Amino acid sequence: MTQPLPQTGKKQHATIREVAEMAGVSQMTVSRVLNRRESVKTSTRERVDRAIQALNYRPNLMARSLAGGKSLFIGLIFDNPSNNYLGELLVGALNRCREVGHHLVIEDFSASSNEKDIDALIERLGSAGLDGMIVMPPVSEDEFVLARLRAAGLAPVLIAPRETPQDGVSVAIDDVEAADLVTQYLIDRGHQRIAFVAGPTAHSSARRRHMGFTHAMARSGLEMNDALFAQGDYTYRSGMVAGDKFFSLDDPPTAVFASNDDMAAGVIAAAQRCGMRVPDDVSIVGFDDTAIASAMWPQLTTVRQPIAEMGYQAVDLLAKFLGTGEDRNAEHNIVLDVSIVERGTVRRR
Amino acid sequence: MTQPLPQTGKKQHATIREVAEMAGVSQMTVSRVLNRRESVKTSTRERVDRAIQALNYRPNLMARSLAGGKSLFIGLIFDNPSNNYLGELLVGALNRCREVGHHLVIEDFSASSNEKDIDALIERLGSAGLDGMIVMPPVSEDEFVLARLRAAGLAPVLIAPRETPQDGVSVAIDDVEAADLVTQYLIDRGHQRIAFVAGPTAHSSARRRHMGFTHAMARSGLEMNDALFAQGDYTYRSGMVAGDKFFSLDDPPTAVFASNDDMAAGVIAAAQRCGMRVPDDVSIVGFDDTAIASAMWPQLTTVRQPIAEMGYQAVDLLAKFLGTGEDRNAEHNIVLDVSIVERGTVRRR
DNA sequence: GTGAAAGCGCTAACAG
DNA sequence: CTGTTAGCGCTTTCAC
Repeated sequence: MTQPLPQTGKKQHATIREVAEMAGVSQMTVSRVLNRRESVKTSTRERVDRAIQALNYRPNLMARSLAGGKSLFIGLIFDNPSNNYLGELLVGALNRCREVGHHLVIEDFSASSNEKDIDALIERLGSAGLDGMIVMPPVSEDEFVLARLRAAGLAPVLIAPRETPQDGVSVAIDDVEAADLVTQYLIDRGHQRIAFVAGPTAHSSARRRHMGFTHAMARSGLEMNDALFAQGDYTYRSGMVAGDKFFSLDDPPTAVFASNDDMAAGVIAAAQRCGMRVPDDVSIVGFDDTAIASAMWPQLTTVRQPIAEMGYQAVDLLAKFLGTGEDRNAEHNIVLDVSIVERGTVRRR
Repeated sequence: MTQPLPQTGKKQHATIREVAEMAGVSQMTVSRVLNRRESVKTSTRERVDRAIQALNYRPNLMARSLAGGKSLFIGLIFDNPSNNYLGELLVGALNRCREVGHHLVIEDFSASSNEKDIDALIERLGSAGLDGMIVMPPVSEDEFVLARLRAAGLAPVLIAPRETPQDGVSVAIDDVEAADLVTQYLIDRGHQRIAFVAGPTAHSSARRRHMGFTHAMARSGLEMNDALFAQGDYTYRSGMVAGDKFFSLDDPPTAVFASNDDMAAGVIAAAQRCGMRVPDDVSIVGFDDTAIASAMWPQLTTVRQPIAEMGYQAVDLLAKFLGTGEDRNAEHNIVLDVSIVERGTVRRR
């Protein structure tokens, strides 16, 4: 280290007491100012604020939580540590946690394959003293695990669940609308022969994306037929197979909407192998904006979910329902807007 | 929610006092047992342990940190929230934090493009009261930012830095050895004509990987020539170009080592376009095990860094140097072992 | 409007 | 080896 490190690690943070002294008030008044309580005279508040500035005071979250007795420990259950979404969701969740002094405890579900493992893990979660949990896909789609979680009295907030839970709490996007949006995006750019690569019908997200595509196409009176449809399974490989089918047609599509990025990448590989240029000969869009979307060439135009925002909202939602009980009537299922990431695989005709 | 939620959110956790009462000892004794202090009679310890079990007691981390006064706030600086590594590193870092009661504060550097932004951000970091920070690549390679950080008195632990800092603290892998390892892996499988796709020479990791390749090849007395070398820039596209070069040779290589996964994916795309089968006609290995490695088809055999472990170690290292000062002599630069992830792109000849 | 007192759950520093 | 006494920095509950 170039600079000698401070011996204690803890910088000499100003405490609420020093602020109080400097402002000539009691700790309580400072506390009230910090917590935006109404009952503080404006002149007093200003004096306190000035002291806070001068001392560069930042409240100690741990002391606050301890005293307040209302900071939450939230478990975040994920399946795969190298999940693309994990980092972003964590960023959002952690940000909200910091704002309100909650704590995130991450829990890896990926090793739990059989029923016994799952029970053991839930047992562990239960006794870990967590106040609630955030459940990421694909665990959030696993009814078996969810039922176990609920039975254990743990309050799960589901991220992008299979179906909007009637009696649960979730944060998700509207797949139908999002798929409709990209399809319309293609239509707006002059495409008429648009092929669709569906995801596995077992995933409700796949079904919803298909529905969105159908809506948009029907709205514009565009043709949909079996030749321009391929059943994929969300893998690169199935995208390649779909591409091979489309591009060997006498009258190939001018655009392909693959309902996830991996399949879109597969379609592109197939196109290139068939000697078609992307986006000159054929335009392609994906869905999800996973890492592959910007790793490939040309980079994929796709739909992006606001993952960090979802993490933020999930923590917030959980806090509301686990809080004092005042916000019990808050919306249970939050739906966030998606956006289209325009890169290099779509061309105006 | 199916189950009525507890009104308070905070489960009625047992406190150290209840444990003490139940075991018929003082709080201090319980505390000593918890902290694995030697000076507790075995019989007493057992009594305490039993009470802990019975009450399902878990120490309150916040109270512990507050009282101990030695919990650290650690900033984690990253550049891109959808970085593949971020999630995993966060998992490891968070785990260690939980074990010792530290706190992670994540900081997004990605918006800071110009010098002014960077200064503003560092100012913010400094006044946020962080005790130290973990810096992820590519920020950890940015000497300008690092210098600023050090000047601000913030203690940075670098993840995979450009060069092992002489007067700094870092966690990294040995790129030379890792590259040597995969190359040898290829040689062991009977490959003799092995091509190499280099990364941008501005990255020291790229230079080190090249060095490792050279070592291994030389050790086995294998030929390296310009025809079997391509200068890439870590992008998919440059991998494709390299592949086109190799596969148009009269005597194409039987294996290609691309020094990152994106380039390896590009090489594979080129191979497929040239009508070569992977891995039957040509074997390909990458480096990093990013998302694309398992998204493509066939899935890429590649080198994987122990990212979560790196996060864990980074927190640990920081804590050591920011701690009581006892561990100041600990190793400053930790080097972790890599592993080869065997998937579908290498074939025994 | 504001303040004083009493902890939140735990550990440091000293006794014994 | 174990217990006692003080807090950590903040918020709560009551007074004024």
